[in-house]
Amino acid sequence: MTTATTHLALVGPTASGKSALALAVAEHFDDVELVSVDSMQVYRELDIGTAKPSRAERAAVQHHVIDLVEPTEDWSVVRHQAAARAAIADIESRGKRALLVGGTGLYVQAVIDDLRFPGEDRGVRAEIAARAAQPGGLAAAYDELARLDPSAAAHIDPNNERRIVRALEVIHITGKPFSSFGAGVGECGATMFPVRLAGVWLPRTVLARRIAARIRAMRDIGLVEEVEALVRRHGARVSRTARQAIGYSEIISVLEGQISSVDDAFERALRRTATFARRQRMWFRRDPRIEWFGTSENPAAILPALLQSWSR
RNA sequence: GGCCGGGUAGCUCAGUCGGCAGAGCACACGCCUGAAAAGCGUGGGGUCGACGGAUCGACGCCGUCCCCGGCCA
Repeated sequence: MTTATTHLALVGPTASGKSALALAVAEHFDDVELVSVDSMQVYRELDIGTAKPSRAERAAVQHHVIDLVEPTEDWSVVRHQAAARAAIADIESRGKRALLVGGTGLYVQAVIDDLRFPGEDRGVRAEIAARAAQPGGLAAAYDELARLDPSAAAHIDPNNERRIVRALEVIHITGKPFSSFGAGVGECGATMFPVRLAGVWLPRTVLARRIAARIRAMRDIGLVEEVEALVRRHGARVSRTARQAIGYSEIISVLEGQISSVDDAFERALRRTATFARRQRMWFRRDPRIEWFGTSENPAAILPALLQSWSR
C-alpha cells in the first residue's frame, strides 16, 4: 500500500442497506472490489443470518474476506485486520480500489488505523480470569490494574471483567503497561493509507422497520433449517465466536432447550439486533472522518451522491 | 354461585416485623485495542386495581367493590 490509490469504506448499522449500495457502487465503477469488514460473514455455512451476499452478487463483483473459515474456528479482530489488509494490498497491486463494507466498528478501525494488538496468551488469560471470578476477585484484579497501569484503569470500568482481565493479560505477557500500546480507538487521526469513509444514515424508525423486515425474511427463507444443519454437522464444536452470531445464538438455544419456542428466539434476535444497531451508531458517530449520507426513504436514494463523491 | 391464588415500572416479577417503592428485561444516553453480532456504565420512568377505615405513619392491616387465573358446584 505504497501508491496513492485512495480506497473507500462504507459503514453504518446493520440493515441500513450498505451491502446493496456497495454492490451498486462496484458495478458502476469498473475498478472497485469489495472487502467485507464483518465479523460473521467470514464463516462458511453462516449465510442467511449474516445476510451474506448471494452467489450471483459475488459472481458479479469480486468480494473479499467472506467464507474464510469453518464455523468451528475462532475469529478475532487481529485475524480480520490481517486478512483485510492482505486483500487490500492484492486489490491495489492489480491497480484497483478497495471498497471496505462493514458494520463491525472495531474491525474497520483495526484495518484502516494503526492499531497494534499486543498479542495474547490464552493460558495466562484463563488464569487471570479464574482469579477474577473468585468472590472479591474482580475488585482485587481492578486494584492490581490500578497499581500496574493507572492510566488503563482510568479508562476501564471496575465492573468490566473482560477488559480488566485482558489488560492484566497484556501486562503480564509483555511486561509493559496496557495503555502503552496506543492512544485507543477514540483517536481517529490519520489513516494507514488513503481512504474515504462514508456512512449510511437512516432515521431510527425507518431502520427499526428494516430490521424487523429483515429478521422476518431470514426466518422465511430458512434460517432455522440452516442452524439445524450447522448444529447437526458440528454440534458443540461450533466456535465461541461463531455461535454468538445474532439469530444463530438464539436458535441454538432452542435446539438445546434453553429457549422454549422458535417464536421466542426470533423475538430475542430482533431485540438484540436493535441494540446492536444502537451500539454501531454510537461507535461510528464519534468518528469525524466519516462523511454521512442520509435519507428518510430507501437507502438506494443516496447512491447518486455516493457515486458523485467517489468518482475520480 | 362457593373456595383458593393473584392485581406493584412498557413486560416478567421481588418487596422480611407497618417506617423514604425495588430487580431483570425493554427504552434513552454513553464507553470501547485479541470474544466487538462481545463486554460494560449512567439515566428516565409508579394513582402499588378502586373506594372507605383503624394507625403518628399503609404496597403491606380491616371492610366493600372491580378485574384476572384455577378448583368445586
